[in-house]
Amino acid sequence: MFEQEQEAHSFFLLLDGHVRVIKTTPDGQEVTVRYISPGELMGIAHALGRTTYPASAIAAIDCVLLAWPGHLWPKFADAFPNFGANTYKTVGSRLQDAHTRVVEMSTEQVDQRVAHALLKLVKQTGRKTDEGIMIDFPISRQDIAEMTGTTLHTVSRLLSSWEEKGLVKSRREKVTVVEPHRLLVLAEGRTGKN
Amino acid sequence: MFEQEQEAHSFFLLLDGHVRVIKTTPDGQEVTVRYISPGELMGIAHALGRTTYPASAIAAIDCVLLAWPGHLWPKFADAFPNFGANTYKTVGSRLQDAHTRVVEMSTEQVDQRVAHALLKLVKQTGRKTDEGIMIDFPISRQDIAEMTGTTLHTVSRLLSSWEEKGLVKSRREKVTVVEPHRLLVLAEGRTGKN
DNA sequence: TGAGAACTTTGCTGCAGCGCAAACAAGTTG
DNA sequence: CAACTTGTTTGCGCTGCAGCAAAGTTCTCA
Repeated sequence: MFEQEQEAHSFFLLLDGHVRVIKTTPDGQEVTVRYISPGELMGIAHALGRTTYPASAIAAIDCVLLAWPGHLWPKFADAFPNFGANTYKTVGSRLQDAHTRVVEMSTEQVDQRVAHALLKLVKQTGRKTDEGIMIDFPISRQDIAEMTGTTLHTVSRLLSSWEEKGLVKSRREKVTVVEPHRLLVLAEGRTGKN
Repeated sequence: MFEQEQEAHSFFLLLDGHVRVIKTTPDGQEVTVRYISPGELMGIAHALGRTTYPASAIAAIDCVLLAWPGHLWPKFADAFPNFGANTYKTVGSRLQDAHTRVVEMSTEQVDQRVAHALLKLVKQTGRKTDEGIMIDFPISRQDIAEMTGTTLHTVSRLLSSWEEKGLVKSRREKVTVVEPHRLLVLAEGRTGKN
């Protein structure tokens, strides 16, 4: 969709689908920064006073989106005061999210981080099914690993063990949370011991 | 100075000194989000569309600052267009910083993170001395640990070993970087092995 | 329908770094 | 200057989780 460091030629509004935003380190490792859901703006480098994209965006599933050339940004912000105001609120809440991520990465164990990540995805994109709440796009163990700073192996092990306990159900590139509440307990848990 | 979750009564401009911004987890662990240097705005919850502070601020050393009641925020932004624009640029760059932190926490080892943290502090607040560049306010091992998501013990061990190698010099609550370049190599290093 | 690609599971091994504990500075205060 | 308080160092044991390796599954495409 667009690439890190590339000239920020356009900004987008996602109408349908899901987009993964990733950052790549010099040595090739990828870190998922966030997932974009329908209705969200993306590629808003201009709002941050940048001329290049700070990250890459990849469609997690087929998407429909509107695109405008970057140079329209100031005009938009001018012509529609609410547009500007809302954008800044968006940026603000992304800053919050990022700080939350930093705190999680600093203080939580891998299992808690993965649990939090799943809950976040479920909240953001969950679709109710008769088995529980399903994450509404294909997501691999690798993807989850890149969100939580771990390896696909560890994620696989965690999901297996949670499936045994009836917390989640997963097939290839699909995850369904069966018992959000118990998963939340696990995510918050570990007060000292456990 | 102000506390997390507290009503955002004021916003501030730091004139002199250094401020540590921290987030506290429900179970009492503290994570340092960033350090504020003279000339920077702080407590700008209002710019993010919030009414409470998202974090706590503590003077790392005696400070001089200007404070305005929060309700003046919209007036300021209105009356001085540059003020508003600049603020949003600030927020944007903080978002960048936060994402960088996330990437570092996800992909780097503890020693690299500590090295990066020291370099960042040196760049932001360093003062040249005849021994190297000194971080210009009292900073304990514990503080560094809270910036990097590790323990004071590990930080202590790292600093000791770096001191042996002549990379840094440290006394109680003081750190001087003697060889920034070699430290940078260490921070970036570890391409595969080493 | 069969070969290959992509994703997942699982066992085993090793070690970075945390937790604990105890001794040791270096300031600070009466 | 003696008694504290606060920060630092260092040793040791343990463990969470990464790395490696090798099957096993599911999907896709010719």
